Amino acid sequence: MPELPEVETVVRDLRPMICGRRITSVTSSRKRLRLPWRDAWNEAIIGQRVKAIRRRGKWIIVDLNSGDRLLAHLGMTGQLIVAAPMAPRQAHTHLVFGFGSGSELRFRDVRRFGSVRLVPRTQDIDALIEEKLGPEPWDVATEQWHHDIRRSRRSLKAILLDQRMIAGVGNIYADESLFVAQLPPNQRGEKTTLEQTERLRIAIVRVLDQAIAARGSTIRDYIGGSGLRGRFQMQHQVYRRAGKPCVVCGALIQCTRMAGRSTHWCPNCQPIASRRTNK
DNA sequence: CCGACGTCCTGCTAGC
DNA sequence: TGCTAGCAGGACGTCG
Repeated sequence: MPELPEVETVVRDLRPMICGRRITSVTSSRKRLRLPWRDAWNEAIIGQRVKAIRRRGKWIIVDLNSGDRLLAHLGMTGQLIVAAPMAPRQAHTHLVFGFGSGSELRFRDVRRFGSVRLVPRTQDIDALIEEKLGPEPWDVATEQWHHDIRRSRRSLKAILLDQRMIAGVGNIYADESLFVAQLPPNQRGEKTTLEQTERLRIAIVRVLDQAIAARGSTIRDYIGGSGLRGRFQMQHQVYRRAGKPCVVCGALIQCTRMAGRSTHWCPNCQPIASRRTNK
């Protein structure tokens, strides 16, 4: 669910609210998460202060003073919010980190696709996430990226969803970026020109920057770390706009299934390249 | 090796 | 109006 802009918003929201705070308690619900929270982790983090919080791809890393870190992924419906301990806990709240000072950090996840785990200072966190992730969108080097894309016979849509190709892009921003780049989602990587690759890279960065400025997209569950909704969904040009007129040309936006996901595009603005221009 | 597809889970809603 | 099949923003394992 939450893609890069949503995760970035959560991290920015949480930063001033949890950095420097000491964790005084941990409460985990009995309901089994996909990756169960181990009680042994409680003693490791109680008494520790939050040193920093950062994002890599769609992962959230909370650095503790001890050198241990909490590693979280929000999956499809995960939420990390700071609340007053008095405030009623919503259903599906699986983990609560108390700060003993009138606030607590809550992890809530209806579908339980997300996870929170402790990565001890003795363990290499890069081995856990870096190996699964390509560059941050702002760090993509066009030439290298183009080389990687050309090696793939998959669709551009599938390529953008592959976290090893580029970190942080999910279904919404893949569709929006391909529209801005004026590239058809079903175009094969191997058919992509250097000029198209560069257009795509620029489109992704532009879309993500705008989405972050709008605090991400709230379609259903997503809220930021302060509980606020995103508003980038107001600016979506294709996502969830099937049957509606394209904002550029007026043609009707199409929706089909591609790479296992609903995929939205404008048949006129994102035409299949002719055989001649494909070469 | 690569790419397509099923699966984990709950809740909402489109369509009958 | 009421019910239910299908779908939902992700990641990973398995299969061909």
